[in-house]
Order: sequence, then C-alpha cells, then structure tokens
Amino acid sequence: MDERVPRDFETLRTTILERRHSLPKRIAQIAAYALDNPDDIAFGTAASIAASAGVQPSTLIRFAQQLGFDGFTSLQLVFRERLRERNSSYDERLAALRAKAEEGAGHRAIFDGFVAAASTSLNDISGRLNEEHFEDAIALLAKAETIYVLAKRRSYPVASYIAYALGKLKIRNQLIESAAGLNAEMIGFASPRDAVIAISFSPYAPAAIEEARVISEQGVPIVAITDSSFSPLAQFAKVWFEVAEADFAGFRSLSATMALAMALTVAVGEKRRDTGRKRKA
Amino acid sequence: MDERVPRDFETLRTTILERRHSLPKRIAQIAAYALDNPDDIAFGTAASIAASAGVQPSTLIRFAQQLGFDGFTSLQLVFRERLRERNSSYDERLAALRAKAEEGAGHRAIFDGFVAAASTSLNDISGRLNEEHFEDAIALLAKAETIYVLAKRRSYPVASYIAYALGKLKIRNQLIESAAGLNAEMIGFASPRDAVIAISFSPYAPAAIEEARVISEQGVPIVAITDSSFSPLAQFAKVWFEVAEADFAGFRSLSATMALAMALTVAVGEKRRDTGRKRKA
DNA sequence: TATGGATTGGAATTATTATTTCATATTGCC
DNA sequence: GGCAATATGAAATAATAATTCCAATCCATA
Repeated sequence: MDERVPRDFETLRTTILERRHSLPKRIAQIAAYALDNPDDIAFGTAASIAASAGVQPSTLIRFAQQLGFDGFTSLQLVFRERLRERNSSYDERLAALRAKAEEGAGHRAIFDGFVAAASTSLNDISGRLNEEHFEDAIALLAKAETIYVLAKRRSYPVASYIAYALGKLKIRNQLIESAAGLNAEMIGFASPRDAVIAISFSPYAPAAIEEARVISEQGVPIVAITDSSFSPLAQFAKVWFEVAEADFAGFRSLSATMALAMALTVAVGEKRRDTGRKRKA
Repeated sequence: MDERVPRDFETLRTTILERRHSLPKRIAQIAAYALDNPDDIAFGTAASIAASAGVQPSTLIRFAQQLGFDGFTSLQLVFRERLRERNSSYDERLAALRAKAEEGAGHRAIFDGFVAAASTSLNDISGRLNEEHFEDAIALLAKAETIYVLAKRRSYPVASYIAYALGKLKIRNQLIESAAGLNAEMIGFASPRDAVIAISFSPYAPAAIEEARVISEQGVPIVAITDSSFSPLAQFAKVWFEVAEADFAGFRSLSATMALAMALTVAVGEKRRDTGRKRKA
C-alpha cells in the first residue's frame, strides 16, 4: 500500500478533489458520489453503493485502490471514522482538547478547541434563552427611534455586526466606539424614545459600564447582553440576557452572543415591518 | 418477529432499560455494552462486538432476538440509523427553521435559526480545515513583523476580534478600516517582512479586494479567509481558507470564521513563544 | 482507420461475517 | 440433591459481501 494513504476524511476529501480531473469517467462518478453521500459509503455494502452510484462494484474497488487503499473496506473505514468523530459529545471533546492543547499537542488542537468552545456555547444558549425576556427586548428595541449599540473590547465585534445588520435592515442606529473620543457627546443625544443594546462580559470594561450608567440615567431603556446576574450592566438594564460563553486558550467564544445578537436584530426588523403594515392597514 | 420491535434508538433504549433486570447475565452484559458503546454496535461485526463485550457472538444474536429482532443485522440497523439521523439533523433542522421563519412563526424561530446556522457552519468547518494550509498560514504570520488585518462590512467584526486578540497576545498589528480614509497610507507602510490576514465573502467588498491587490503587489504575503476558490481574494493570497457559512434570514453566521480566526491568532502567538524560547536557548 | 493501452462490465472466486446447532453448564424449583 | 428449564460456549454451516479475473469496449494516437 502507498505510504501516503489518506487516513482521515478531510485529507481524503482534498485528495479526491485534487485528482478529480485526472480520473477516468466511472471512477470520477463514484468519487463524486462518495463526496456527496459520505454516509452511504459509511453504511452501505460495496454492491449497494455501486448500484446507487450507477457503477459496478469492481469500479468502487478500483476507486479505493487508486487512492492508495488496498480495497473498499479500508476506504470505508475512513468514512466510518468520520461519523464517529462527529458524534462524540462536544463537552467531552472540549475537555480533551484543552488538555491536549495544554501539553502542546499542535495547532490542530487549538482549532478544534475553538470550534468545540463555540459549539458548546451555542448548545448551552439554545436551551437557556428566556423567551419572555426575548420578546420584551424586541418590543423595546422595535419602538426605538435610534438604537445605540454599546460595547468595548472583546464584545466590540458583536456590536459592529449588530450595527452592520441594523444598517442593512434600514434601522437607524449608532455605534458607540471609543476611538474618536466623542462618546460623551454621542450619548448626550440619546433620549427616552431611543434604546440601547449594551454588551459586556467580565472583566467589564469600565468605560462600557460608565456609559451605560449615564445613558440609563437619561431615561434611555437598555437591553443588556452579559454573563451573570451580578454583572454591573444588569442593574442598568430594562431587559438583560445571560450568555455563558465557553472559553478556550484564554479567549471566549462569541458564537452564542452573536447568535443572540443577530436574532434580536432580525426580529426587531421583522417586528417593525409588521407594525408598519398594521398602521397602514 | 414481534409486532412491537423497537424501530428507533430511543425506543430501543427504553425497552432495554425496562427489561434490564429480567435479562440473563450475559445478555444483560451485552445490553449494557450496547447502551454504553452504541457506535461500536453500529460499525462493528458481530464477532468484534462480542469480543469487546466479553461474550460469544451467539449471545449477541440472542440478545437481538430477545428484543424482537430476527437477528443481529436488524438490530444493528437501528444503531446505524441513529448515527445517520444525528448527522443530518442540523441541515434538516436549519431548512425546517427557515421554512418556519418564512411563514412568520414567531421570534423564537429566528433565534433557533441563527443558532442552527452557527452550529451547521461549525460542524462543516471542523471537518474541512486543511491542516497543511493551516500550518503554512501560522508559519507565515508568526514571522511577520506587523500583522495587518483587512476586512470590510460583514467580515469586519471578525477582523476587530483578531485585532483585539493579537493585541492581548502582544503581537504588533494594524487593523485596516475604512472609517478614517487613511487606508492607502496605512497600506503603504506594509513591507514583505509583514503579513496580512484578509477576510472577505461574496459579495466581495470592492475596497477589500482592491486593497488586497495593492498590498500583495508590494510583496506582502496574504492569508485569506474567503468562501470559495473563485473568490477574487484567493488569487492574491499565499494561503487561503474556504469557509462555508450557513445563512439565516439573509445574514450569514460568523461562527466558523471566528473559530478559524481565533485559532490562527492563538496558534501564531504560541508559535512565536516557541520560537522565542528556542532562540534564547 | 488500425493498434495499443486504459477502462469497464460482469461473472467467478475468495473472504468475511451472521447464524444455527448442539453439547455443556448453570440456575431455579420441588 | 435431583430434575427440568434455561442459558452459555464453541464450532459448523449458511449467507453475504469483497475481491479478482478476464473478456469486451472505449479512446487516444499514429
């Protein structure tokens, strides 16, 4: 057997794609089928797979051999391994990956770690979202004239995506960033007819907290996304969400926060359209 | 065959747990093994499973028959089906949620949709990452004097998080944003000893592409994160990654891109530390 | 358009794997 | 403790599936 037989699915995939154009017709046919229906390869028999792909079983074996396997069976193992991997629980994987990365197990482990952290966070939030708070927040933001988006440091990427999405949905908004140093003035314009989305996680950026305080004292309602009920942000907020993001290598995932933020934004956009229609009708 | 043969895994599981205490010793042994190692049942042969569980193959068949199956093969089908379901579930769920949201099924559906989109994207990228490219990118970025981070519009949140993380890791970096209009000057400073992380997805922001072109012509190596091999960004890049983000309600998830970006950043940080240590030693 | 090499189809063969069978052991019950 | 019913182990057998082989076909090239 060739020394460089693809042992994991991704390598196999790449190899197939590379050689795609130099493969004979029938072999190419089964190659395409394999990448499109990996599950069938994992579970089927040579005969059943060949039939589904419209080739002879022998072609399937030739395909495997071209890739360096010694037969269909060893090729199939790669497809089976892929399913196994995919299904192992994320929490377990995350723990294992942290340990692995700790002992310096290469860069792949770092990547896997971030993916696992993000998945864990998403998993977590999907069960935790308080639907009532969610509706309240949407209602509150939907009737705002201008939505102010307030976040610093680690949370800033989320804020910038919210601002981008609000812009696309033609909802007036103002991102409060620190760069220009004009925050105080910007905040000064906010009125009780507006609303704020504020995002901050421990360790809370003092500037974000301070600005949230000022703006709430002006009577502007705040929707907060933060990480615990003890968050200083929670006390200024009309509605707040607790989002627990898993971290890896010292950096927290943003995926759950992002998902919540986008859902809020789009829901607000939808609610406004509905309200608009009703008014006209 | 019994009329009430468990056809799905959950029913099977329940059935086994119910009868657990009335089963003969060896059969109970294999029952426990089956629930603990469902993946092994799905993929193994009767002989290999029996060996792992410490029983005879015939016992395994008797176990299947006790449950009403006519043999091990039909029992195994249930375990295989379970793996299939699990894997397809995300894509299917996403499609279902999209349909639901279309017909105005409330705000919770929007939230679920974004979570599903993010999960799908993560699932997808975790199998797809080309490890070689990943290592190349890390090597390239680790030896850069300054890392320039280039992204507009939708990709900008990712860039800002990269910049934040690089800063925390004390790696010199420069975010190229459009706001101040000084991009041309900023780009002018970049030299072949630096490197760029460029992120852009279809529809590619013309400014991002143009800036990538200019900077690559200056001989600065580019690591690109984009969405297909046809991306205009790919042609300027030394290394590029294809990230397929699922979208929901017109907004693409960023979670896969974020995970990749963070992994790159942290890996670069680690590589620099290692190199530093070696130099001193 | 003839020729050699590559590719393919299909049946024959071999291998692997599930199932059955039967002898032996164990358990519960009188 | 003895007997019947049940459970188990191990090997034989049957079924299924992978692989090989060879003839037929296709395709490029002279």
